[in-house]
Amino acid sequence: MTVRVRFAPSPTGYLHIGGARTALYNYLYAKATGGTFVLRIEDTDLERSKAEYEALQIDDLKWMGIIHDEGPDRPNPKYGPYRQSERLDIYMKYAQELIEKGMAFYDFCTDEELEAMRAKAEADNLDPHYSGKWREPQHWEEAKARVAAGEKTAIRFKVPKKSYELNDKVKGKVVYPDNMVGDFVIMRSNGLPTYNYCCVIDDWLMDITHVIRGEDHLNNTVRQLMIYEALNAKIPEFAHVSLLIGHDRQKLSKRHGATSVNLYRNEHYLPEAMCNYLCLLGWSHPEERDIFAKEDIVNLFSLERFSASSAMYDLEKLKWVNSEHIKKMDNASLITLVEKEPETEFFRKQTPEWKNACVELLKRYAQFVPDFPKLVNELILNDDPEMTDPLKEILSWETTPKILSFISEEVNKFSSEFVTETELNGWMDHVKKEMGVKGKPLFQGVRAALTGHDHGPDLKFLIPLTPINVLKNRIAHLNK
RNA sequence: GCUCCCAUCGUCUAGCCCGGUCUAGGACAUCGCCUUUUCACGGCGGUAACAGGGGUUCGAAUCCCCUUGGGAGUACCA
Repeated sequence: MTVRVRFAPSPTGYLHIGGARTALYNYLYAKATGGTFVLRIEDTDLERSKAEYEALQIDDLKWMGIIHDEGPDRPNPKYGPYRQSERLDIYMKYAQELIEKGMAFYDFCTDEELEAMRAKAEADNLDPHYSGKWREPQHWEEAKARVAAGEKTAIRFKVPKKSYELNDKVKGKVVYPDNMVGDFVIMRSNGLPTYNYCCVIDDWLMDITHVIRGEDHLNNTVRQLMIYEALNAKIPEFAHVSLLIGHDRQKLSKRHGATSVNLYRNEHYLPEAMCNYLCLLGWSHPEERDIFAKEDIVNLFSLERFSASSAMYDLEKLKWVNSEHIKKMDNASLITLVEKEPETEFFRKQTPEWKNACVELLKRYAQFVPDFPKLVNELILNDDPEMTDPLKEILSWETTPKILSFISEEVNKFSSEFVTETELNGWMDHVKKEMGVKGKPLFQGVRAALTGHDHGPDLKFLIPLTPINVLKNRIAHLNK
C-alpha cells in the first residue's frame, strides 16, 4: 500500500506558521515513504474563503520547498477535483445515501428551536445534544415531502449511541465516550457540507492513508470515525500533532505577532531555515541534530518521533537557525542572494575575489541575508564615523593622534583602490617599531584610525575590503 | 459546565513504550572565562528541569491512581 497524505488548508488568509509545519510533516512523510503528497483546498466556508488566498498559500508553500504531487493545479483524474467547492455534488450524493440507509436525516429545526433545545438540556443537566423530532423515522416521510416541495434544509448525521476508539500515532489510544457528540449537521441548508463530513468523504475518495494534522482536530475525529463507519470506508492512520503556542502558552494566533509565513519570507529568512526550525517544533531528529536540510532527513523522518505536548514558538531560536544556515551556505549561493538585495550596487561592482572574501568575513556576523548590505554599509562604506564614547576615549589617548597622522599620510600616498594585508601589516610594524606603541594602544589606535569603530572584525580581513577613498574620507572626518 | 489531550532546565527537546547504565544528556537564550586590542566571530565552562501526592517494585523521570496546572473541543467555522 503506498502512502497518500494530504494538506488541506482553507483559503481564508495567508499560510500560517502552524499550517506550514503541518504541511511540512505531511510532505516529509510522503518523501520518506515514497508516497504522494496531495493538496486539497477546503473552501466550504463561503464567507471567509477567497480565491486569491489559495494562490498565495500555494506560493508560500512552494517558497518553503513543500511541493505537492497532486492538487488543483496538478490533478490526477482518478481523484479530482481538489477544491471542495467543486465537489458539492459528491457530498450530496453520499448524504442522500446516508439518508436512504437511515443514518442521516433532514432537519427543519430553526435556530431558535435549536437554541431552546440546548437551553433545556442544560437546565435538565443533560448533554446539550440535538433532540429534535426529525431524528425519529416516523417523521421522515413528511421530511422527504417537504424537501421534494423545494424546501431548503440541513442534513444531520444520526449519531450511534456507542463509544469510539482511536489509535493515534502521536497520542496513543484515545477513547471517545458515547455521549461526546450529538447528531451533527453534515450538509448545511445552503447546500454546502460541513468540515467533519466532507473531510471524510474526500480522504476516503482520495485514498488518503495517513492523516497528519493539528491536535485541535483530535476531538473532531470521533465524528469522522462515525462517518467512516457509516460509509463502510477504510479508516486511515491518524497522527495528531501538538499545537504551536505563543509566549502566553495560548494557541498561536495573529496577536502573537508574525504568524504568517509570508512575513518571514518578506524579511528574507531562508526557507531552509524555516523548514528546519518548524520541523523541530514537536519532532526530534533521531541523532538529536538541530541543523539540517529537508533532504538530510527524508530518509529518517518518521511518525514515531513526535512530541505529544505543545511547543512554544520562539523567534530567538528561529533566528539562530537562520544564522546557522547562512554560515553553512556556500559563498557562491550567498553572493547570489546578497546581490538580489536592494542597495547593493557597490557590492555588485566588486571583483569575484572581493565578493568572496566579503561574504566569507561577514557571514560570521550576519543572521539574515539583508544583514550583508547593512554590514557592508556600516563596516566598509561608512566614511563618517559616529563619535561614540568609546571612540572618543581612544582618540584621546596620547598615542592615537600620532598613529592617525601616520596612517593619514600613508593612505594619502595610495593610488591603488585597495590596501593589501601586507601593506596593512607594514603600517602596524611601523607604529610598533618606529613609534614604540604596542598592545592595546596599538591595536585600538589603528582600528580607530582606519575604521572609526572601537570594535569589529579582524582588521587584516576588513581593511583590504575597504576602498581607499573611503579610508581617506574617514580619516579626514576623524582628523576634524 | 461537560469531554478529550498534555505535563523533563526560562524555551525547544533526549530519555519514558521494553523500570536500574540518569549524581537526567543536547540545543537556544543567559552568565563567566580564554583567545597578541575589540567583537555582532571562535573556544571553554557555569547557572538551570523530571508539577505535587499516593501506590507497584529491591529499585521509577520511566508503570498505575489522584490532585493541580495548561491546552483543545463542545457551531448549519475549518
